[in-house]
Amino acid sequence: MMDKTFEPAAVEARVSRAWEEADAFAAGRGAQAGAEPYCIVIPPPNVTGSLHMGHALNNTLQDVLCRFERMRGKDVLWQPGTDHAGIATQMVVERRLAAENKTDRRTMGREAFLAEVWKWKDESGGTIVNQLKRLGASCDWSRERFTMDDGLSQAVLKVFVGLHKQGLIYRAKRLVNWDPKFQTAISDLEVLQVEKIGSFKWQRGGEEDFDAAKLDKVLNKDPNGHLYYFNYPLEGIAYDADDASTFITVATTRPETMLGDTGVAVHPENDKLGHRIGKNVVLPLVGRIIPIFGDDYADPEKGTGAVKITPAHDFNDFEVGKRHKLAVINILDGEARILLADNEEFLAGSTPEPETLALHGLDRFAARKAIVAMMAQRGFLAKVEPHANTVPHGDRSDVVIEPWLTDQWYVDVKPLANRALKAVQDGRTKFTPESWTKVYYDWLENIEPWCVSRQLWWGHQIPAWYGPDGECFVAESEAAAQALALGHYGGAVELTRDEDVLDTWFSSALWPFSTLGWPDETSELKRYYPTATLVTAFDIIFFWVARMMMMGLNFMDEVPFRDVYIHAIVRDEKGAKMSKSKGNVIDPLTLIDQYGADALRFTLAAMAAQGRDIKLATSRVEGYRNFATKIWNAARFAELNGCARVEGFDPAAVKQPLNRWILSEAATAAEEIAAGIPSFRFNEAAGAAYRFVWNQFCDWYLELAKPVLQGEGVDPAQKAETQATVAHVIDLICQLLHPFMPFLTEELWAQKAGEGAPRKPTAGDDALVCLTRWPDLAALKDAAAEAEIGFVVDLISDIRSVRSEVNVPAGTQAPLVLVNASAATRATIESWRPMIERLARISEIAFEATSPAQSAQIIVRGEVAALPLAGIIDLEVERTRLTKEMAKLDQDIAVVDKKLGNPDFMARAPDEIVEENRERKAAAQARKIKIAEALTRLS
RNA sequence: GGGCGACUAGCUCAGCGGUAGAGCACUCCCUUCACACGGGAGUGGUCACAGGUUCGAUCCCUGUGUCGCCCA
Repeated sequence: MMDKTFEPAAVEARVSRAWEEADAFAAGRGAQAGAEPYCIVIPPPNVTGSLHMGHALNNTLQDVLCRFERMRGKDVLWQPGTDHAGIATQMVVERRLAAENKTDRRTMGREAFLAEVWKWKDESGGTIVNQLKRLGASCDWSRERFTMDDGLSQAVLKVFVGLHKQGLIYRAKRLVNWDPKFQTAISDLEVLQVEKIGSFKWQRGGEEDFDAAKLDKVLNKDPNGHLYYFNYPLEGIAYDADDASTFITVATTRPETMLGDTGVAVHPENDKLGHRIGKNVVLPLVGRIIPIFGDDYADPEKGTGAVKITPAHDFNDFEVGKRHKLAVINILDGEARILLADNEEFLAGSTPEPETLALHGLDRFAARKAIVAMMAQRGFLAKVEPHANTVPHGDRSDVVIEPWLTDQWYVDVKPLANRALKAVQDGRTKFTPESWTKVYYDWLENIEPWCVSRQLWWGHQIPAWYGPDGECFVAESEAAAQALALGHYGGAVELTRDEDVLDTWFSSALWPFSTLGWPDETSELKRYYPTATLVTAFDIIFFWVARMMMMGLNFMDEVPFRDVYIHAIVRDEKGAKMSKSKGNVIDPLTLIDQYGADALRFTLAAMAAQGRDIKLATSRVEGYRNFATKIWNAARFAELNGCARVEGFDPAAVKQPLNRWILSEAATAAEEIAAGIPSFRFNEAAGAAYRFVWNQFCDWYLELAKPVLQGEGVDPAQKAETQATVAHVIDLICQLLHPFMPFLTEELWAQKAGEGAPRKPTAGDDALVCLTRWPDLAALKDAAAEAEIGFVVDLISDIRSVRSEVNVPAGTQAPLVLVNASAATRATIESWRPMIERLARISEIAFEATSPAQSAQIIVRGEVAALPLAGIIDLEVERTRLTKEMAKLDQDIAVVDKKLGNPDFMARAPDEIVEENRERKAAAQARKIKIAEALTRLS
């Protein structure tokens, strides 16, 4: 006997084991001979990660695709793995070292630290993989890869050296986005612009004196969001704060950078300030003499029209400085502290005050406050005002990023981007929804060089070695670099390897071919590349999708995937992005524990409509948990009613309309599901499955079958056919629903394996439903059965409605009279008598020429039925009901008449629409006549 | 500032040129022998607003508003 409810926890564990033991998801399992390959590479989650809702959605959709294509007989490989997440992992391990009171990273040294990282990875790196398994992900786990694996590392070396040979990788000294917390460069993409606006306001000559403590208090909350106006005195003139001819005012959002100012720019056509061009100013606090020059970067409308230029600490200023050959003076160290002592660039040509030199070592934001105070004290501060400005933040560190001058490695992505662009324009790779194509284009069209070096230890160390004079040799190994050096120097020299590692995304960009074995020419690479579909969220189109396209085209000469399906972001039920700080995170594991993996998966699939975010309400998950239970109980009903498979059962040879009907509906559902999944309309596929199982199979088929299954004196042949059909349809449901609810369906498939005759082979491996072949049911469609069952369903529904409306007590058995029924209807009613009686609570059915007095009347598909219920029904209510319907019909007719009476409509509307309206009118009129009769009889 | 998207029942969402749908919630009825994680019946919507195109607009176009995201 089956349990009364479906218990996911126990079932999921058992089913997972069964899959594992059967090696069910090995590449190519279940494929038919000569099968088409179908490969998905998983978006590799961080090895530090744990499953969040985004992963749950992403992997559910991939799993639905993979399970479906596997059942369709394709040669499926779902390639799993994780990436090494340079910064995140290094952080986790450093934290762990601190927690265990071990020596810190720098003390223990690189080699020992990396050993610690690997140790951590072996112990805790598999969390998310196990969580994906709990979700039911049918990856080929035997092929799991990690971006730091030997093979993938080999691929990284080869690509780096290859790009270098192509002239697409180079080392350059430029401003980079520097993360002072992690002390590494990061790429543009890892920088988030955050808008800040302050509240402090002060003006020289105003009512209040400048209050440094007050500003400090504001800046302690947030150091950003103000614009500061500084007077820079002109060289050779005595500074007078009240005499504008003695200075030029510049505005800045980052006062501390003034220590590195090397010029002041004014727009050449600036009427007010143009005459200052060519003069010099004396930089306050520093004493450096710097020029005022003309450059149209200075917007006359913005700020004061004059802008201070700090080439070492601002991307725009860097470019301006290059144009005007300004000195580049770095005044910050790697942790964004003021760097003045022994700073030759800073000290050259300046006469700093002692108080200025004392700023050395101060954090940038402390220095900001100090400098504003010092400027105010010396009468150089003109104004402070709140100012909305966008401040760059590190996406992982969440600290303010500093543009900082360093040597870094860059990939010249422009030529690669052009190919990636073209591949989508040509349709070799297609985005779904299509609107993301534009986002992809925009980014690639405006792409900037990619900074790929990171000042970290955990990652792929850059394969570049330096000779004693700094000459750089890029090679796949030290030996190869030595060979190059030998050629260069004419003798052996000592080489030192570049300390830096590569951006994690560099290795992720190779994922679609590196995981398949590249650079070796493996059979998997040949078979599965290009992969079929990439499933991901929009936020990594730039980070990952575009880069995979570039690398794939460059090294494989072919796109990495044919389809890119971009799915939604999962938000909380109010539409806010889930985040730890907001505390609105819903943990998918919790939902799995509460409702089962199948319920969660079904929810996500059902809500995965294209082009919209998913606002997840747990009530939906609960609803689909109930759905799982419903299926479970339908199967239990089958068991209790002897519905077992029958030897030689042929669904196409089934006789009874009811059985033919449910098979026909199964065919429709199978068709809808099979149409929805490969076109990424997951919600439609899930909806079709849901409606079929619940609203058709459970609500109507099983209910209508009950008299046959449970009644007395039923024709044994009929009963046997129905039992066999029930068993057969439950098997079909297991198959149709399997991509969405793999655990439940696998469990049912197993439980039902022993009931009755063995299953008719499906051309797959039928021991597990996941390896069966997707059913082809097209031949079972039966319009006649649909018409007949449709009439019965409508009749019962209408009787129930009218009973309820005229307040017939639920327990009352009422007689039913068919008025003037056609022979066909009569026959149908006769053959459905027990079902109608049972489901509509009818005591007896009679056929009369006219409607009995004092009855409630319904019209079903043109046939009139009456419930003669004198004394039971409330005649007044019935009269109101009929009158209301009459009014509704009149209204409908009026609407249709208006159309039919419109010559334009008649002339221009398509024939079938005109016909439809005519029919609607005729039907309404026919119905009206019958209702009028009923009303007359009531009065 | 530029771009994208959303706005449909109380809530979460489908739909999309031909008289509006689901799930949840709500109301009423039913512990009928698969299932109360159930069954039955209902209530509920000028499809954000204003113009336009069309025989016909929730759907297409143009504005406006609100919200969200991306880029500068």
